[in-house]
Amino acid sequence: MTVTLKDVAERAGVSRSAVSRTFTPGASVSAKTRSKVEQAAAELGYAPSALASGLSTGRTKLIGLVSNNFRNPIFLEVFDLFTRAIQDRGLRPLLVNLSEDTDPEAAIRMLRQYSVDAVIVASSTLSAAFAANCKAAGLPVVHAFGRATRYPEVPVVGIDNVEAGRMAARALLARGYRDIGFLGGPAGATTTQDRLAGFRQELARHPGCRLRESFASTYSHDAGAVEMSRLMDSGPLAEAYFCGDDVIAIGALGVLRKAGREVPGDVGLIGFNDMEAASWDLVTLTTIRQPLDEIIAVSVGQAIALSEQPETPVTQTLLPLTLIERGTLRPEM
Amino acid sequence: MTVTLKDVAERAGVSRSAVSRTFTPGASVSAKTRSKVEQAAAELGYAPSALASGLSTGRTKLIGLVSNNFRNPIFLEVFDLFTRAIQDRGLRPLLVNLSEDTDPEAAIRMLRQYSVDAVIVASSTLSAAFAANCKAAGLPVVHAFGRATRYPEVPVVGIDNVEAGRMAARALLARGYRDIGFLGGPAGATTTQDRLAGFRQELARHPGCRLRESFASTYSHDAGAVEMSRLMDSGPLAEAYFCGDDVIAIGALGVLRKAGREVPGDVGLIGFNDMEAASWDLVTLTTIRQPLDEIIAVSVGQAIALSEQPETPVTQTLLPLTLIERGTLRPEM
DNA sequence: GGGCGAATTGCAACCGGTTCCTAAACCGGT
DNA sequence: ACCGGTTTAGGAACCGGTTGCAATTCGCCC
Repeated sequence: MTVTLKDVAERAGVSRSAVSRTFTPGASVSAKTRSKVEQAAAELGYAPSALASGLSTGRTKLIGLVSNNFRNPIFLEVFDLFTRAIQDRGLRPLLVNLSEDTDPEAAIRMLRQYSVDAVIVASSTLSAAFAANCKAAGLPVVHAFGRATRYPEVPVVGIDNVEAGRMAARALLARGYRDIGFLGGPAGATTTQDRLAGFRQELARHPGCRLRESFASTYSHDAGAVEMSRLMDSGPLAEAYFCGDDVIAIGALGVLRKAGREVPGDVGLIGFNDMEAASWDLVTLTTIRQPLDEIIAVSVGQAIALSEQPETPVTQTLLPLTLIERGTLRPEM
Repeated sequence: MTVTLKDVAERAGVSRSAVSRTFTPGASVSAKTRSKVEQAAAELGYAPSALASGLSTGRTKLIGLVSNNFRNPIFLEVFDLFTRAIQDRGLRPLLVNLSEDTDPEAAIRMLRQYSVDAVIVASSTLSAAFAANCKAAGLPVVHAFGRATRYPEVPVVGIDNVEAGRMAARALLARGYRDIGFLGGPAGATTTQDRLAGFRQELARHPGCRLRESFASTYSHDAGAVEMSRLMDSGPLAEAYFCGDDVIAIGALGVLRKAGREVPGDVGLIGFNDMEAASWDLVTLTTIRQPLDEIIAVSVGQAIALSEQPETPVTQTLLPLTLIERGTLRPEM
């Protein structure tokens, strides 16, 4: 059923190598053979086997796309952009869902078995060790949405979360908030820690400020709602909260509105990510946008570079954030 | 760098075939050789190449997962469930983003090149021709969220959209609505047409009813918002609307609330899909749930069956819908 | 027409497994 | 120790390409 090199070669009356060469860009074939081969190939509906070619060349044009974040709405956009970017470069994404109950080591073994050209880890909550293990296993890897470190093992493309914390603090201060809450994501997440560090830093420069800290158990709507409920039950609220991400913020917002609190009248809220729902009329969340498209473009570019040139030096790319002003913070004073 | 069969064979002091057999379930190897091989393999960190094995066996354990729906929030859940289901069965998803500007034929060629074991098309808006073309190209295929037809070419797993229309109509009628609107998805989509057909059918059984029909240009928040704005600008609204899906409904809901209309006080709204955001406190959308997990489990099961037994007869599986009552319809009378 | 270097071509080995087939090792029984 | 019937092991061909190398062909000039 499948048409092979040999079939085309016989039909075109040339050798198998000749056929292979006409399909290998930059190989030496005469115009005459090329056209004979191309015609035969077209007649037979020949498409070279990526498996066989991967086997002999060592490059499969497969990119392992690993994430553990299949429930956060922001990842819809992330997957869309990643798959497009990868496809546009002539590669294909082999998707790995690294949810709680799957073994990271097994995933790495699998990626090696399929000899993917490179791995892109797309997650801010996956430990840096995973990417490092990929590298140790000989897989070129880049960590998108990863954490910048002083001595990085693998290339990281993302944002400066400490700066994100500062930016949020500045936004709140500029709008006259002084009794301020940090409603972060999971306390153990590096994103949470970094943003909190930046947030504290900036508030510390304003003596009269009060900072209260609390954490949602996961980056999810319900965790945000639960934590905001808890805060409401345990005394007066702060004037405004910097939330771990948009989906946490939306959870908090829902609880506040349901309890009859006005946002931004009674309480201010600022999120993080600028996911699509943040701009819904029902939501209109003020937030900090991370440049997804750039992060992804750079990640894919680096993954490719690394797969072609394994000795490419490890770099970190931190891209700029933007404050997106909508309706959950009072206007600047 | 990569450890091969040969390396393991030499180290274990056996033939390459012996090694291959210890890694092939159900092959005949003595306990003694097996343990020698396993030890050697462990010492060397050997993992058999999926490429090579795919090349000789013809099965790659790759499943092509094709969709054109990377922006609808419901697909986050869909991708999560699909990737898990596929991985749990020992296969891996090769993701194909079939967005507007990508060539379907190229995608099929690509899937053949990688000799995927089967293709799952996950989309209600992708033409049935795509799946049919896969089949014609010799790829086992199942169409998840596809449309049931009288003489199906490929297996379809999904829901009965005509029944969905009826169900929505019954829900509205039962709550006393008589002046009723259909705010569908794109007019050309089969889902829209089928649901409208069922909707009409059921309303036709209630003589005193008025039905108005309109369509959002895409299954998206903004299209829903735009269409609802248009309706508001062009005269009095119906008492309640059946929306093309949840995201359209949420767009419409946002516009209504912004305009000061009460939902469900002034206007009722019912969506479709039961995506996660439908249950957010800010939204609490009454909707019709399609059983994603079952659709996906069945789809994956069929894809596997088909890949192992290509002559499996073509079946259609339509799974039951559930009305999820939240807060955008007045109570049943 | 002969000679020369460059462009093409085909052969054959190889990528890393799988599997058919035959030969060897093994088993219990006598 | 020998026999007959199973297992098990190894050799070799094959899956469908790629590529180094040597041989051939080509174009061009004298």
